[in-house]
Amino acid sequence: MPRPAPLAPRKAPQQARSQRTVEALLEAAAQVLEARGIAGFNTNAVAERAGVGIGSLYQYFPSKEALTLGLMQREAERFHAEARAALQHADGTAALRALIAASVAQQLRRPELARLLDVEESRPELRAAVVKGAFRAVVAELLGRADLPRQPDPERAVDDVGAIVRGLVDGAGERGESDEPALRRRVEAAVFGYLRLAAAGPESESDKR
Amino acid sequence: MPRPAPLAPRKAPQQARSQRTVEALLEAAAQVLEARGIAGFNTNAVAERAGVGIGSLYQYFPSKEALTLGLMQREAERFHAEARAALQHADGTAALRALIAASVAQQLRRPELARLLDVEESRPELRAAVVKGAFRAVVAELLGRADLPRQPDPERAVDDVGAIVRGLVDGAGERGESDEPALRRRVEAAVFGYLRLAAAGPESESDKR
Amino acid sequence: MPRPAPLAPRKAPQQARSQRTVEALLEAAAQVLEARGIAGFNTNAVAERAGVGIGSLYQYFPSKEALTLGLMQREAERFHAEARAALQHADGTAALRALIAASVAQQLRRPELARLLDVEESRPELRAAVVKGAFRAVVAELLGRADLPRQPDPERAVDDVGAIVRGLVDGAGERGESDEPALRRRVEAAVFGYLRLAAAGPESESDKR
Amino acid sequence: MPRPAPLAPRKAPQQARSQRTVEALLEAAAQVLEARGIAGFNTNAVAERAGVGIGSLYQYFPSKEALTLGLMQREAERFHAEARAALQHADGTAALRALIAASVAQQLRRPELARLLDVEESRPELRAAVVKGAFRAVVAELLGRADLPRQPDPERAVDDVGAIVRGLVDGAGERGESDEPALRRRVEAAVFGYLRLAAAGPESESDKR
DNA sequence: CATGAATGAGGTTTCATTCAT
DNA sequence: GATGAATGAAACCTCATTCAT
Repeated sequence: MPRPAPLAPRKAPQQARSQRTVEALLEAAAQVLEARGIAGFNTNAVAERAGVGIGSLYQYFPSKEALTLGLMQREAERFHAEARAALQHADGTAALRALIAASVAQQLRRPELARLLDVEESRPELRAAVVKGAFRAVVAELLGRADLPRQPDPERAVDDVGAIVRGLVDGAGERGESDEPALRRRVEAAVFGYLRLAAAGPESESDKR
Repeated sequence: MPRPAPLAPRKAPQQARSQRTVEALLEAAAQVLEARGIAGFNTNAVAERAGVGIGSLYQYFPSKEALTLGLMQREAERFHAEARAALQHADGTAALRALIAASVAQQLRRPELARLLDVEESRPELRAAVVKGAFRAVVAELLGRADLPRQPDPERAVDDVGAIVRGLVDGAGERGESDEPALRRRVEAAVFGYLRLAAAGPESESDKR
Repeated sequence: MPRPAPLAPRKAPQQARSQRTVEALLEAAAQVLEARGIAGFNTNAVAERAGVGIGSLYQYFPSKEALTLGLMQREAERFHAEARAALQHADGTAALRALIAASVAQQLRRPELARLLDVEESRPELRAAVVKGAFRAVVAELLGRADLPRQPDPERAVDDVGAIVRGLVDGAGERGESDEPALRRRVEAAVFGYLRLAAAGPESESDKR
Repeated sequence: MPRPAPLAPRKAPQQARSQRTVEALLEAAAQVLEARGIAGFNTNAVAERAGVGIGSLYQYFPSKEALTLGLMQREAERFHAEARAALQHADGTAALRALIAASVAQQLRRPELARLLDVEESRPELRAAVVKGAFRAVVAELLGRADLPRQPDPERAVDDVGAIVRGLVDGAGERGESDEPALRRRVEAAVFGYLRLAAAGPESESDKR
């Protein structure tokens, strides 16, 4: 029953040196996570790989959780720009495909890291703190576009699209896939297929019979 | 770098008394996992909740990992019968829907447990040991049925269908959904939508434009 | 079947404070071994007697084995200087007597400790890691001196001399002997007696008859 | 600070079946000790290898120590007959050579076992209980024979001869030697050499110069 | 008598976190 | 600010021994 660890970054690094330290810590965290897995992910190892003392880590991140969260945010931000760029496409289909492309690309860039962060993200303590906003907001906006099938329950649809994308790309990462176009096509099939059938409503499948 | 923990059950319970102990341990493991999450899942807590000494746990499970694996197998077996039953349906669509129904039901029976086991299952040590066979084999058989869209890459399709189902139902579990029919319909939409579009090939989406 | 425990020291103590900690741990290890024997030699007791937290022990010694090894090396080093000094004597007899004197003195300084370390040293895991070099090299050099009986199988002779010395002084330690000159004389009798007869060859004893 | 474990055999096995069980347990103990070393020597493993329940082990041996002791006695008895036979030789030299031959043979029969038992024998709890009598008594008798050099301190000499023999043969066992005649000759050299020089007194070495 | 399930004290080891330097 | 030595709660696991069946 550990008490909730402090999650907010301890201080905003303002000097250039601090910036670099924080950057080094986050990259070290990513590498340790990739190299040694969730079980091997510990603050001492991160500090060592970052080349700073363990004390310094705790200067910038008040707890291990905060460090994990920081890493998630770093990865999310890298994805953010591309995701928002997807919204530039006027037509929804193209925008959604752009978003999927970005997701897939992000995942295949550092597949283990992305997968492990997804796992971590499912922990209740972190789920609360993580700003899922980015991806969710973009998808929500997209699903309203006129050229995409109107969803009966848009909230659920947003979550479902996220879940489908995450499920597929994580699975691909687990198996070590690296063919980006192929994976993208399959994710598109799942997402567009879902949207089409979910829009048609519960009768659709039985209609077919 | 921990050495691989022993995973095979240490000894088969022979007397009735030990059968009950093993049963109690597995159920306790499930409850501890649900109540305290992965981080709070420890052998002492499991033994205590099972009402047996810690030594008894290690009589039957040579390591914590082995206990986790045992729990996975218990859950998998419960699912197994229903999954195979789905194959009875002559037509593929009905069979696949039955399989989806079973998956959803299984997940919603103990949503947290199912979700956490999925997470654990993604750990490399366990992935190797888990018999994914059941579900995969059933799906593989199903996808060959004549009334379902022929898949260009059946291997991938099997994995993808698994990933889609798991992604959606885990996501639903995370959010605390409990409306089984609704979830079932959405999973069907995703799976059938995927199969249809994936079968059509990469051109389909652009065709639509 | 335990996997080989890590034996190399985990980190070299850099600050003065940690030097003292390592020193304290080794001396505590020696005392615990003497006071409670091999069965009572455990890391908690060592840390407690050293007056440091158990964590500190593991900062410097990655395993219990490594601690034992560290202790062996400390004792070996204390002996090393005297052993090498013995080589200064030009004539082999005098040098060998000096070496024997050093061995006996070392053993009688802390007889229980020396004896228990000899026992530990016979464990296969440690045998591999221990640098027997010191003593063996010195004896090997000595046995080549012109005034000592030429040995037919010098390799064996080196091992045998070591075994004789160790056997006698350990036995004396076990029985609580403390008369150093007496013990020294007996060890000399055994070693020189062995060298003389072994040199003469297998016929010698029957010759006498 | 464990309390002294009961060491006396719990009951004298009188029926044939019990005899066989005890025999099986002792042989199993020997094998486990050889195969897994002192650290791996535990009562459960012994019972399993003997093919009896752990409960049965405790029927015949009230503690682990008692089992170890039993094993020592079994080995000692096997040696006993040969040792006493050595006394038949009228002349001391021949008798002592016979005794040495018996020691070497015993050690080379099961070298690991003999070595490990020597180590165990050095534990204070067991030292007290072990009947060293056999070997000591025989040597004491021998050293009184007229054709062997008269020892100034016969008590010490007896212990020393034992220590020399044990040291040499254990060392040989450790290194995996198996050439029995060669080993026997070297042990003879050490023992006879010791007796001759020890008899001459402390001046002997300096006399030589 | 034999069994083997059950026990739990006690051992080893890790790692998030603090704080004196 | 930065460092890294120190901490200790808490986890994993073993094995000698007991006792109901």
